[in-house]
Amino acid sequence: MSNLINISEAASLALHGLVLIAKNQPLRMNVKVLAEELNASQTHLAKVFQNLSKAGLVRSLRGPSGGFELNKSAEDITFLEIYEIIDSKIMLGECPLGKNHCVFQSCIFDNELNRISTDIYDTFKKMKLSDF
Amino acid sequence: MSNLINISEAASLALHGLVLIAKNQPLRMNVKVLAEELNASQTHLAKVFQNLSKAGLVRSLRGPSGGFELNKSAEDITFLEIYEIIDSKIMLGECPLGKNHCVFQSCIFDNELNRISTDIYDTFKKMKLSDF
DNA sequence: TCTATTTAGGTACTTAAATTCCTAAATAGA
DNA sequence: TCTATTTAGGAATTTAAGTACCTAAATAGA
Ligand code: FES
Ligand code: FES
Repeated sequence: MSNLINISEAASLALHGLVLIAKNQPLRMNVKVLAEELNASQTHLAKVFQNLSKAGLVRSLRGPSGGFELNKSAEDITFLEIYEIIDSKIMLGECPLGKNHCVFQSCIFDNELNRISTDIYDTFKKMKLSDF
Repeated sequence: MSNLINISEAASLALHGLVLIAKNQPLRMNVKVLAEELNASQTHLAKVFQNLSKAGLVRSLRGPSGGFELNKSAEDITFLEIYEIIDSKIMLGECPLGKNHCVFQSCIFDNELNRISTDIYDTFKKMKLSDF
């Protein structure tokens, strides 16, 4: 059972966690609660949110009653942005595998997978935290 | 730089190698030549072809002048079949991440990524070795 | 001011997948 | 029959992701 679309556990945690936070606004949520709700590893989630915080997507507050909250409007946070912070920057190019050198003149995927990669990219770009 | 579509190096080797073999018919090709042409790891390619052979896609012959050749018509070998042998069976379902339990009632990807997964699936199914 | 809570960040551990290494078995050709 | 070539298959290694652990820093509230 394999996934055709590449989304790491970490990116999934970021996406799910941020949706929860967006829905829960204006209240903050802390890692413990988030992990419980998502039924996920607390430490992993903490690491992921540490990165989201460093990237400026969320604001963090330490201490009792601390936690995470959005650092900009839910309308302005796309799935694409989240994905690229946690996994990595998406490169759309000639070959969906990112191969520069291939025995074949033109990519054996004949642009079909490029079309689809672009589709995913655009879809991620359209999806916002405010959709929930 | 991350790939949106999940295709392992092994699956890529299988795809590229089989296309070469298909184009080279009716001559056999051995691992050494294939690896050189593809500029790829010889041992990895050998493993991949061992699996393709076990799965019945190719026929192997040992010894001098041995190598691999297709075990059925190039028209009857789809990219999907190759992909599923090397990576694994594709499951199209509710959630593109294959999550059974999610905090949210409906998958946060709202069927968009399912549409795309199905698109990839159908595209892989359409692409055949005889296209080259 | 002190204490409990909570994030930050570094290091270490675990696990699964990808890749390599090594030896055995098959076979064509001398 | 012998040798060189080539695939088969298992074991070992490497790599990357995920996960845990520990200490420090911040801060709210008693
Ligand atoms: S160039 Fe895209 S697969 Fe070879
Ligand atoms: S159910 Fe698909 S992502 Fe949560």
